Order: sequence, then structure tokens, then C-alpha cells
Amino acid sequence: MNSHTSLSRGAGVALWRQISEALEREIRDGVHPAGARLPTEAELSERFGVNRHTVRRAMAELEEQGLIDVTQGRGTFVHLGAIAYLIGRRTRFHENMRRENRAARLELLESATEQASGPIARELEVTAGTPVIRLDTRSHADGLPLSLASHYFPAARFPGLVEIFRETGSVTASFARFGIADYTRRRTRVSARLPDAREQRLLEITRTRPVMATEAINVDAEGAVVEFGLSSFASDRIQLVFEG
Amino acid sequence: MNSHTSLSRGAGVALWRQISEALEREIRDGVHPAGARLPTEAELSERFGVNRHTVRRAMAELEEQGLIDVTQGRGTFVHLGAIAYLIGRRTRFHENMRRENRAARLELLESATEQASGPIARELEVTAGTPVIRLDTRSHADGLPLSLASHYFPAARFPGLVEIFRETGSVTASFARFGIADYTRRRTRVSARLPDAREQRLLEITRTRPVMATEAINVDAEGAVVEFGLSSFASDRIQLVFEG
DNA sequence: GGGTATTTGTTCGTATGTATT
DNA sequence: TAATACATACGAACAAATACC
Repeated sequence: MNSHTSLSRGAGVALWRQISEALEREIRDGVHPAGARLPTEAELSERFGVNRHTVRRAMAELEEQGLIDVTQGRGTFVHLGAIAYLIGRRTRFHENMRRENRAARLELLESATEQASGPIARELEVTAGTPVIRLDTRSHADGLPLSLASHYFPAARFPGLVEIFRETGSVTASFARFGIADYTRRRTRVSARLPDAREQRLLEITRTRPVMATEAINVDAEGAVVEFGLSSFASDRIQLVFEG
Repeated sequence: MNSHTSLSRGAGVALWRQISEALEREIRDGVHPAGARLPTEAELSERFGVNRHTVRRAMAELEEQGLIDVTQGRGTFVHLGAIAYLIGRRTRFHENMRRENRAARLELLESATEQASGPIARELEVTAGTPVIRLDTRSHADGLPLSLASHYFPAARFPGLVEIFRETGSVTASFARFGIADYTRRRTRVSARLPDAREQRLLEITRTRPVMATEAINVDAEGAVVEFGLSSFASDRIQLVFEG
């Protein structure tokens, strides 16, 4: 009666890798369903007959792959596959969430009026130093953070925007107050990277789960730039869909 | 004369984190220029007055962030910042690379004719089991791998596609042989994740650098689906730009 | 609310294997 | 071949966060 799961020592493949592959198989096979708690490090090191460090190396790999979530003092859990969709181009955040039947919220983290720096000015098509309004927001769907964003607007065109946004909680609704019935996405740049400390905290993700970083330009019916936005999306919770 | 760099012990911040932050600062400040070799783990553990394991933990963090490249037996080097751009929507790979003045190559890794599985069939708008041609490709810009892709085509419409692609090395040029002068992108889905083993190898990236995974549908002038493509892009080398 | 047990996180030490130069 | 440098693995101890009573 050996409770150990046999690993091949001295073969070409590291023990920690054999362990992570065994656990990955078990997770994919449903031995540990989504949300389930995994055995503790101590129990696993007992089961596999290795040092706790070796188990920890394997767990780090699984966390990196997004298969498990680890919390100090709590334990290790099979990652809850959270799916979500979003749309590009001409759609709005609240509209999107409504289509997905999700409770939407756009939280205002911070706001300021600043002088446009070089890159911001170029995207907004104003001269550097022109006053711009910056709104830092965090979006939620069903209570889970989806994205962080910094929205930049030409201050001259949108006096009192911050208060209006505080009322409406929506960029689209705020634009409407200024007579902008429609606006469209001129361009979106997408890249991917690992999150910085702020993103990890505010998006509630671990440091090994990538974010999609976007730069977006919105223009009014006349083609004038009304908003430049820098966003980062929790890639585990969202997929960007561009239709054209 | 203490050659140690002072760390604060017993403060709230782990030693390995202080070390990775110190090295990150040095790299960003140009103390270690891109491509430069970093001191060995032994030298760093001496400098910071910690165990080599603690240095290794810090190095793992920097590698995860993409700041350094580590190779067994060789040493540790500051990551060479490779930049590249790409475009979305109605443009073509070779056209893109020409605009960026980069040497483009689309390498055929594998090809096969298969029966369409459920998801593939749905996207290609054919019934499941219909024969489809699959082309697995790898794209390069200036010799560096940019992306991997699996392209699916309805086999009935494109007899002999594989040989034609082998000749032309281009999807667009192959389509032209079948009388398709133009085709457009109907939809693109974008997500981000960490690369699997195959992607790590073929894209020549480490396991901590994210890839952008895309699903794309191309249609001809009549709106019929001519191609469904699954790609993964090395996010360190490319940025996706969607214009609309 | 508070103390205790549990569980993961950090750090040290040591030994040996493997890839590169 | 020898030296160097990173990779893996074991053991021990304490810290920090959480859960439980």
C-alpha cells in the first residue's frame, strides 16, 4: 500500500515538471473540478514523496498557466474559468454588458485636469500643453474587475465633464450632454504584457496572468477626436472582438 | 568599504523583491544596457549579501517581466528590446511587412486535408465533416518569428491549394489563382495568454512572455467565408492595430 | 473579538546535475 | 578536458495571511 504517486527520478524530466503535469491531467480530467480546493503543499509533498520546495515549483508552474489560484493562508484552488466577451469598433461598454446579461459598473478612480503631454497631445490632435481632462476608471462585470482605463478628453470642449461623469457613470451618456449623439472608434491598438503592481491589485489578478493593453481613439461625426483612451483588460475574463 | 548593496531586512518587503527592483532600476537607468551580460548569480548574492536562492527568485521575476534572458551555462543578459508593428482589418501580411520595411517570410510548417470539426465547421459555415484544408504557418520578420497560425479553407473551393501556397508563399497570392481578387476580414477575436510548449519553441520566447491569440474570419466579395485562421503572436515583437 | 491552528511565503544551507565556454 | 554558470532537489526554520473556534 504505497500512497505515493510514482515519479521517475533521474530520467530526463524534472520532478517538479512531472508533478505539475500529473496535477494538470487531474484538473483537466475533472478529478479536481473548477473551484475545488487542492491538497496542501505538505500533503502533496507526502503523496509524491518529494520536498515541499519541489511541490511549490510545480504549483508555480500551474499558477503561471492560469490553472490554479494560490492564496497565502487559504490554500490552492482550481481556477474558476471566467468567460466574458467584449466588442470593438462602434459599441459601448454598458451596451456590451447588457448584451452579455452582466451587471455593469464603471467606477471613477481618479480625475484631473492636466496639460497634455507629447504623446497624449498627438493622439488628441491638440498642441502639447493644451488642458486635457483625465478620467481613470475601472470597469466591473458581475462584480469582477474587467479593465482599467485612463480616458483623455480635450478640456475646452467638455467643461464640467468630471461632475457629469460622476452623475451618469458613463462616457456615452456624458457625451450626450455635450450634444454628441454618436461617436466612433477610429483606431485601436492592442498589445499584451504582464500586469504591473497596480494592475495586479486593481484587476485582482496574479502577476503571471497577462493583460491586453489597448490604445483607442474615438472621433465624433465630423471626425474630430473626442477621446483618447488607454486601457488594460484582464485577459482571463475578456476576449476582444473586432467586427468590420 | 562594503561592496554590499544595502537591503532592508525585516521590513515589509521580501529581499528577492528588493533585489529585482534594484536590478530593474539599474536596467532602466542604463547601468546594464540592452544585450549586456549581468553579473553571475554568485556575484549578485555576494553583492547583496544574500543566499544564491534569493537572487534566483529575483532573477525569475525579472525574466517573467521580460527584462532579462537567462540561459543555462551562458549567463543572464538584458533583454534586447525588439519592436514591431502590425495592422488589422483589410491588410495582408506581406503588405504589412513591406510598409514596415521588414524582410517577410511565411513558412509552411505542415498541411493536411481533414474533416471539419464542430467549431471549425461553424466558423467556415460548412457542415461538420466537410473536407477542409489546414495550413500551419510561421511568419518571420527580419528573421525573427512573429506568429504561428493554422489557416482553414473549404477544400472543395480550393483544390490544389497546398501546392499553390508552396509556390507563392502567400495566402493572398494563392487566393488570386482561384479568382479571388479581394477578400476582407469579417471578424477578429483577440485574447492573451501564456504560450504553450510548442509556441515557446517555434516563436523563440520564454514561457513567461504572453502571446496574443486571434481568431479571424475572412470572406470574399460575396460574403462567403474563404478562410478561418487561428494565430498566436509574440506580444513582445508585435502590436495589433485595428482601424475602422 | 481574540487566540490558535493551518497554509502558503521567504530565506538560509547544502549537494549534485547539466549546459556552455 | 576543465572551469564556469545555471538547474534541480533536499532539509530546516520562521514569517505572514487566513480560517476556525
